[in-house]
Amino acid sequence: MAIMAVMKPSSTKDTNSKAVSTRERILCASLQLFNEQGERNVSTNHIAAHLDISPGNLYYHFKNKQAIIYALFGQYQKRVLNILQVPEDRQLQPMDKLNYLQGVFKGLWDFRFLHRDMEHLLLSDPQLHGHYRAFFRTCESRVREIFRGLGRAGILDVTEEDIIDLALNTWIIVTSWFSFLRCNLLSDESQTISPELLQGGIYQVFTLERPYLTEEYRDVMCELQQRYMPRPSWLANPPAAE
Amino acid sequence: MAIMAVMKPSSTKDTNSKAVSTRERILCASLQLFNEQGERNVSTNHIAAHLDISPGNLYYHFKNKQAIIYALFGQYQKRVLNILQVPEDRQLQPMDKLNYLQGVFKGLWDFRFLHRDMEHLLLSDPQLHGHYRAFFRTCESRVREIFRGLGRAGILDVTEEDIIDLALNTWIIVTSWFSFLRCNLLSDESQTISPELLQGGIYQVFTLERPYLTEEYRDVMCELQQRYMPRPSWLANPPAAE
DNA sequence: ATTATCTATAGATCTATAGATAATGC
DNA sequence: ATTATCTATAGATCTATAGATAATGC
Repeated sequence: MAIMAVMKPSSTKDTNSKAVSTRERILCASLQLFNEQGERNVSTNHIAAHLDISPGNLYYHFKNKQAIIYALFGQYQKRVLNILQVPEDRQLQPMDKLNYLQGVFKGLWDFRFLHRDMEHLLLSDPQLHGHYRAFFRTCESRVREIFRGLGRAGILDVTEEDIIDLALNTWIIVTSWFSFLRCNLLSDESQTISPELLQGGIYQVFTLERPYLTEEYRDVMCELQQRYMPRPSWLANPPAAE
Repeated sequence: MAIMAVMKPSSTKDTNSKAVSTRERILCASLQLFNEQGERNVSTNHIAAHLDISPGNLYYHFKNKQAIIYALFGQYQKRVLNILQVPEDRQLQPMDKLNYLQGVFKGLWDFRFLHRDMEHLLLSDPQLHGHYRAFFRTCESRVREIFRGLGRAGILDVTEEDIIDLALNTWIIVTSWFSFLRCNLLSDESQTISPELLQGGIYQVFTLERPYLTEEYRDVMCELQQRYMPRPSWLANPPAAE
């Protein structure tokens, strides 16, 4: 501990002068504004104004808005890949599945602007698009690895083909859940999406693998799943007539 | 036939003067440009320029861009609801499932700009948002009805709970498939999404219900599904290293 | 000397409207 | 008379840069 205290101050050059560098503040404010209002509705002017700095200053730290987004995506990616790891020293347990999902959904929440405008972001920044594709492939293979682990642990009874399909379906449901909520479930204008509502996504992902649960674990897993069944108010409403 | 020929000219007042009214041309051009470039990248100026009319003229026919989108959504909705109907005079057959999917995916393709920017469109137009939510509920109940029909026909072995979950998962995969393709699968900048690539979505949707197929129909349905397995080039690529 | 920040501004759009003019339908 | 169309333009942004000024680190 003492050693760290001595070493830390000199390890970086920015951390001394101010608690938080302007660059960091820009990233942080951008993330917040993007999440709240959507990337499309937030200009570099807005970000600068929100921070009480000049637009020129912002452009000193970032070449343009894309550069900010690129940096934020890096944070997001790092966080997700950190979560999606299969422990090497033990078998997977039912709770692991839950932890993966909770971690990932938390990440999705904290960077929720990303998937909202993902297509536009990627199509207008080839470099980001390339990174994202690689990120997807890595995630896909990690998720497959997790499903294989659940198979080895005797929780799921799946073939390799099932695993491939399950992994892809999981990816799509997870990354689309937010968009789904915002488009279809906000029952009136005022209602906003809470992290809790988001957890309904966990329930939904569980439904994908339910048919593959082994006899032995079916009850445990279903019980786990039920905890996340929000069936929020929206499901009570009868479908609207055409 | 003779009767129709006599009646048609007087049935509407626009169809006489010109083959296509300016209003129609605006809708058509907007759809095309939105699909090709994304709604976000197409301004009312672009639309007017593309049609060789003045911006003023466009605003004479539509209050603003939202009004154009609103009209286009109406077309899309009508088309989808037209497809999602369970025949009352007979049991569902395996091919029905395929027809539903093909019809819906064709609709998604023809209006592909919609789901690309859906969140923004809905959040900036409360009236459209309300319509869309109602549309979702109707679709959801129709899709459940289809699954029930497949159950009655002995093709699926499902509980009511399974049906609810299957319907929602189907909705999400179907409506997100495009976004998924554009974000993750376009392997280089030049490659563009073809209607064929889209059909891979049909395969993916089939995977959702595979575990619920009855012994009797499993082989037939799996054979059907295989026709749509594109496993396009992208799956051949090994996952990128981190 | 280098790094950080500000002011001011050019240039490019976009949306939406006002007001004039042409075309059409009785 | 009514409907359709055009020209021209106001007003609001936004992005990105140039150039001046302040702060910091040796």
